[in-house]
Formats: sequence, C-alpha cells, structure tokens
Amino acid sequence: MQRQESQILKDFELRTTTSRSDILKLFIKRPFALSYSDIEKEVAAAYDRVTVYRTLKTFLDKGVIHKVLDDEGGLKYALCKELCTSHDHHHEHVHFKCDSCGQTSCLDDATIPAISLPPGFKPREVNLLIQGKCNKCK
Amino acid sequence: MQRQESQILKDFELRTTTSRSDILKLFIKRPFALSYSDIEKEVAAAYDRVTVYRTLKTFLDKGVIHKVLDDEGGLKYALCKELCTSHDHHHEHVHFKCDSCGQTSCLDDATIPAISLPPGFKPREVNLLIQGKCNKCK
DNA sequence: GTAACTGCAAAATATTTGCATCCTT
DNA sequence: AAGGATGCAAATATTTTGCAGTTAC
Repeated sequence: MQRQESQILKDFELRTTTSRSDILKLFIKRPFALSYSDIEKEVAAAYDRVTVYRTLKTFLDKGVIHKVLDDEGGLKYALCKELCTSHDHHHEHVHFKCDSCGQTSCLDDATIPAISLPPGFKPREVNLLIQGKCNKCK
Repeated sequence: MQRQESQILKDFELRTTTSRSDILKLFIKRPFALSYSDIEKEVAAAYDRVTVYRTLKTFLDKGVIHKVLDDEGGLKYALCKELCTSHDHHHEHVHFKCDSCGQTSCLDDATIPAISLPPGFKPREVNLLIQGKCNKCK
C-alpha cells in the first residue's frame, strides 16, 4: 500500500500544506529522480518559485527526499524509500540514468559491493551513478 | 615524468594559448577535482570569466578533463589520466570526497566491481562517489 | 591569411533574502 | 494566539551569447 502524502508529512513532523502535498504527490507519481526545474514546470501555475526551492530544502533537511547525482552536474531529487525515517537513513544509492529517455531511476535492489579503499580512507556514504540504456529503451 | 601543458594541448590538437596552458597547469599542480569557481578564483586576474567557461568546455569536449560528480550537485573537473586520449577513454571513475578537507580526489587504483543490473539494463559509464574521511584527515 | 580564441557587454538562468501576510496547529 | 509557511519584490549568482578585435599556426 502506498503511503499518503499527508501521512508522510506527519511522519516527518512537517506541517501539512497544499504546496508540500502537491510536490510530494509529484514524487509519488513519478518513480524517478526529478530536477528542480522538472518540479517547477509542473507546479509553476500554483506556487511561487521560492516556495518550491524552500519546500525542496525542507524535504532534504528532514530526510523526506534525497539528492540524486546527475552527470550534468545538476542535482535531482527522489523520495527516500519507506525504510528511511529521520533517524534511520540509507547511505547507499545506486541510480541509473538512461541515455535515451533521460530518466534517472533508483535501483533499489542493486547493492554496491565493497570497494577496497587505500589505507586510511573511511567511507561514510556512497553514491553510484550508472549511465546507459534502460530496459525500456534498449 | 610529468606531461607538459603544451604537450598535452598538442596531443589533443588544441592551439596553445596562455589561458589554456595556465588552466592546465592548475590541474597538474593540484591533484584533486576543481570546481569552476576554484579555477575562476585562481585566474580571475588574468582571464575573463567567459574564457574560463569556454576553456573548460573545450577541455571536456576534447577529453582533456572529465567531469567529477559532487554531492552538492555542482560539477567539478579533473585531468584525465595519461591513458586517456581522444580515442581511448576510461569510463569508470571512482572519486573520494573528504568530509573534513572537502577535497575530491580520483582513486585511480580502485576499480568498480561489476554491479548486477536488472535485466535489460546496459551500462555505458559508471561514476562512483564515496564520501568520508581521507587518509590525511582521519 | 584565416580560422580559432579572447574579452567585453549584455542577455538569459538560476538561486537566495527580506519582509509583510496568511495558514496550520 | 504563535510560529511556521507563503508570495512578492529584489538582490545575487551563474552561465550563455553576440560581436569585434587579436592571435596561433
């Protein structure tokens, strides 16, 4: 069963406002990473640019969404999985960006094998971005 | 022996200009990834912003440097290894960003183990960003 | 000499901040 | 009621484009 927007907001101790609900709905509706401008385009009629910026920042701070690296340098964002709460976070992200359709999706199943680092290096977080052809565009 | 700037430019069939040489020197001098503004700061007195943008773009296009993902979303750049030429490119990048000193370095030795992708996905390029403490800051 | 490169000005984009007003709790 | 959230205006920051003058080959 899919979590409802309002429930998510409550879980993260955020006030329920229409802009937050609407932006959250976007993330639920689209199962891949969204950039700021993707979001802006969808809600521009309803909300101010600044509100979108601030909403995303709040979501990031609270851990509702996480950053997704993009090869172009622009950040994208995606919903954290059910498992993530403010206290318990996943720090391994595997994302796949399709060269054809341009969509970036989270590969929840793929785990990152241990990388042997040079002596003295201590990993805290790992981000893996794979680019290529996705299963729909091959 | 270290490659000279002018030799690198020749190798990539680029005209030798002072701005290109100077920016290339920066990359040689500093063995970690530089952001646009890192570079701008160093050469602002000598060259126009636009020249820096265009020089980086040219270097990227020709394969002299490659993009380095950054957790903040901003792009960084680093020299490609000796092995890379316009024709023969490495498509696996492992980078380590230190939480303390903020420096991002290429881990040339580390290779990325094969990731098992869902059926239908074909990888072309892989970028791995590890964040944590580097060997100097532990 | 000629195509490529650079600098300057300006346009186009992107992001942030201050403040008054409105809304959720 | 009170603090948080929003919208608007405007300040900043970032990146791109056009064009005329300069330079490497």
